[in-house]
Amino acid sequence: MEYNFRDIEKKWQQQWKESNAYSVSNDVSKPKFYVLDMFPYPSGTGLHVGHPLGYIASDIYSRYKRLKGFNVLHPMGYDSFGLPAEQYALETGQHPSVTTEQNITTFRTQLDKIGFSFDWSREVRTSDPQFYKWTQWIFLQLYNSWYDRSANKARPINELLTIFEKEGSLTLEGRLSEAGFGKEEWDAYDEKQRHDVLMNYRLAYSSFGEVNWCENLGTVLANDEVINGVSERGGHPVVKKKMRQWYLRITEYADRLLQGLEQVEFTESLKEQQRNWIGKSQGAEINFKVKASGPGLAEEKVEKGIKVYTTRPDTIFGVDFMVLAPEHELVVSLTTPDRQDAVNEYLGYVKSRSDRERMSEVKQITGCSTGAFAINPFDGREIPVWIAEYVLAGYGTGAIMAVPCSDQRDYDFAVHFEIPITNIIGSHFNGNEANPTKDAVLENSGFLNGMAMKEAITAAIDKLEELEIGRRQVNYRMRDAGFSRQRYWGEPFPIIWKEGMSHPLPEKDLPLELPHVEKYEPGPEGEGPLANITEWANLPGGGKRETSTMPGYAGSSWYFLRYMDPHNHSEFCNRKVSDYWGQVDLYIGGTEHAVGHLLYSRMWTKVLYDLAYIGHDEPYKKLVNQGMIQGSSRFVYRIKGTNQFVSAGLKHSYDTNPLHIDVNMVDGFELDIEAFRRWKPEFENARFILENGEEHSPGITGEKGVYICGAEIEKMSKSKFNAVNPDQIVEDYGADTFRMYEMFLGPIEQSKPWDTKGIEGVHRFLRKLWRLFYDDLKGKVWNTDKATEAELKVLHRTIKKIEDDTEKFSFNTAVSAFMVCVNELVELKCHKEEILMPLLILMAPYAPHISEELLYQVRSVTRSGENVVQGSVILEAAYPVFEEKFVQETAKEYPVSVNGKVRTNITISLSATQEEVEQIVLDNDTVQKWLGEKLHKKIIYVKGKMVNVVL
RNA sequence: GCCCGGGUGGCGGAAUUGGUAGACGCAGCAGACUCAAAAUCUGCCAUUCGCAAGGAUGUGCUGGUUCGAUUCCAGUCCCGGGCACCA
Repeated sequence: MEYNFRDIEKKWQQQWKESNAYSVSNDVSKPKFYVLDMFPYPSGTGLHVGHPLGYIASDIYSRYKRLKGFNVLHPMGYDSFGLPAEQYALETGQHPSVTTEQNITTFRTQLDKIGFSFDWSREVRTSDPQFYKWTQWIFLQLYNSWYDRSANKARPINELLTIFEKEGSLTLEGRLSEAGFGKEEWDAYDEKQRHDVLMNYRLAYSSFGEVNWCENLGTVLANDEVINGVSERGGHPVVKKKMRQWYLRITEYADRLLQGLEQVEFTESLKEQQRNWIGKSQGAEINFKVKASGPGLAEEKVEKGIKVYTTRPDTIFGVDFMVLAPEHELVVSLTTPDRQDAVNEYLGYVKSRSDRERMSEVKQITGCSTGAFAINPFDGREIPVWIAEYVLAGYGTGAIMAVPCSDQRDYDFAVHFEIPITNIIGSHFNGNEANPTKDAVLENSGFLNGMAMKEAITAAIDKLEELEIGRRQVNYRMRDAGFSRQRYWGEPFPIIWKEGMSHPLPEKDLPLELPHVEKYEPGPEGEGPLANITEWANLPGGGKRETSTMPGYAGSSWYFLRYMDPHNHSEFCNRKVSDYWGQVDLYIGGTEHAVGHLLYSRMWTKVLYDLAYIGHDEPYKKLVNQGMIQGSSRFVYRIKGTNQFVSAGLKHSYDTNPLHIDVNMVDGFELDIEAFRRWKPEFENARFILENGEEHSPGITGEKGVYICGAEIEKMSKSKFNAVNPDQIVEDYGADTFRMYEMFLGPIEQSKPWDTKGIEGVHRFLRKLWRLFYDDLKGKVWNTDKATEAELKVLHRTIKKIEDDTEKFSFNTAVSAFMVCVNELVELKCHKEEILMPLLILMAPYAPHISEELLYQVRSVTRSGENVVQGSVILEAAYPVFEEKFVQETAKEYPVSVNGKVRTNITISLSATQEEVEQIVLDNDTVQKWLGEKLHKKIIYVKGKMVNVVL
């Protein structure tokens, strides 16, 4: 009986499906474990072998945890709203819901062949009204909440309303509008004014703001969807545009998002990326008065002064000029009459420049003097005020104090415009470049003279606060997240606009379903396609629906909660259920979501926690980023302007263009010339210069040379023709081989190239395992003989290794350990159930089909009633508990040369603690004793007390 | 420029975290079985000198600590990723 993986895998996949083997109950009596994959966007192109890598790892871990006795939640679903489906609809007129449905079907077919243990009864789709009903509901919770800075948590907006009605905003800590208002003023406000004030506090709020507008895509993009001034998708130019938008007040959570990173197990680099994105900096806000006697300056402008943000208040005596962002509100009023024309010209120039130019021409120094002077609050020095585009309106206060001796940009600016530079750091400043050191001792710095800069920072802030001209201030680089898209294929907002005021839909009207449309063109004035459906958008009572839709990250910000309670019609997720499942214990996915999805979902979790809908405030306990599986691309070299191709070794003698070709036409590096000619009509008559210099033309045969292709490791993708389809691999080698090989390739977190040839090794291993049970000639060969000590040792070493490796996610070394184990059992000619049964159970998470089949075969003779793959067999119960005596190491002896003498270096394994060992006097008797007893356990070597025995 | 990772055979990668570097697999070479092929099995496989026994060198590079360093420390070079007029 041969290892017929096709039949075996088909049989068990069907069996698992029919028996609902992997459906999970919310059985609170068992310990839980939640293993989650980042759910996929169902694209039309289908899977390549890189996609399932993370799913295989999570599946192995889920199955392993099940065998360990946990109730494991391991769901899967689809992030099915998104741009590509809509783009496709624009081109073909196919409704996104139709293409999405088709893509999901293809996707599912491909996934099912790999033998995953997902509980499909819990499947979610973000585009399903029964799902986005709750996305809309959570949006309303955000809309109806504000962030209480004194309690440091979100609270219902009604409580804020009560505060306003009772005492206005004057007592509110960290209130948003500077001035604040009293109870009387609030009472005097009309409905619209109250609406606008409350809007300033809502966690989901609407506001006019500069947004990243992409003309080609006809939509607004989030900051992380814009890379170097062009759109992440398609690379189209992006400009700034003022529009009414929805935002999430994620900035209120900046500090908690930062602190939460300490509690979760993410990789250091991922935490670093999030910290970077949040961009917390500590410094001071300082108010500079404007010189009163400036020509044409009105009195009130002088009073207001210019507020700057700096992280280096210690350098305040080195301020030689001030710079305002061109968009700064004071620019117009500060400019003196004689500078008016120059400033206007400069503002015009800045406006003409796109974001892209501003970013790519960073080194170019531009600016313009306003003619006004500010006054250094400490020494009264008059400082010229400039405007320049290197200062950004959106960060800090939009104005800086420039210290050329310690900041390179300020230095460059000062040199360019010939502004004299004050040196406050003595010899640390060489006059040719700025020195941002914090180690200097201050000079020319008034009351800070002689102080080390590090101490001066605090001293300066204390003084500023004492004199009430500034205060300690923390700043974040992160901005509130744009939450509207002018698009069709997304969640509609449950909001109605009436007389400039927003009104939420009552909960009973949810879901607000996405209306069916025939056309997907953008609506008027940059509005979304929904604005075109006037009968939907305009309501009888005179109101108008919000016509933008929510962004892609809306549904993915909370989907992991819905898996817990997917069929609940009255709540997004029952509190008891979410208390049971709690955090995702293991989350597996790519790094590309480091600052998008992972940050937004953390924020939503914190909001839901604040409002007491769930009991934990970090969604993921541990995150593993799987690496990419790269493709090995192949190239042919076309001689420019011809239809002739030259072999890789000779390409340097010609002027050539490399051309990606399909890896399936290449055996190793050798091109299948006929396949290439059939590939595309234009190559039908292609001619070749082979590696040995021979020419090859259509119709001529008999040459011995071969065409050698060039090769390169790149990202795997259809367009590079280096994608390998998992369906083909599963067809040729089986799902178990595929699963194990993907793991065998290398560490899960690393990127590594795919090599189809290597899969043979893993496949051979599984066949070898099969032959431990079935001999080609003799048939059944397993038996119930008693195992020998040597065989037990092999088994137990493997058990220990596999458990350690699986817990550490070191799946590649685990697969190696299985191979070693089987090789050794073959050598020992061991066909004993006592050894093989535990091995199969141990292997079930990695290769579930073959394990289930062989266990079934053996069990039908010897056992019944257990099901390993479903997890009713607990690992400890299924195999003898790992016993140390079978894996003990003996003392290691090896010769070593010390100072010319040959000695024997002996490392002894001791079963003593570090402290105990250090008490032991290492004399010959002790050593003799140890060697005699062959102590074991962990190898402990005490520095300076090594045992050297002279031979 | 700043911040993270990482440099080990022809290739993917191991090494119990300071103890015989190169497990396991691929590729390669030689052989067995076979009329032949497939499948399977055996041996070799870091570099170098040597017929061999054996020797020398070897974990990017240069030093240091140590009886002993792929592992720890300092410096340096290269590769990958992230951020970037953020005051």
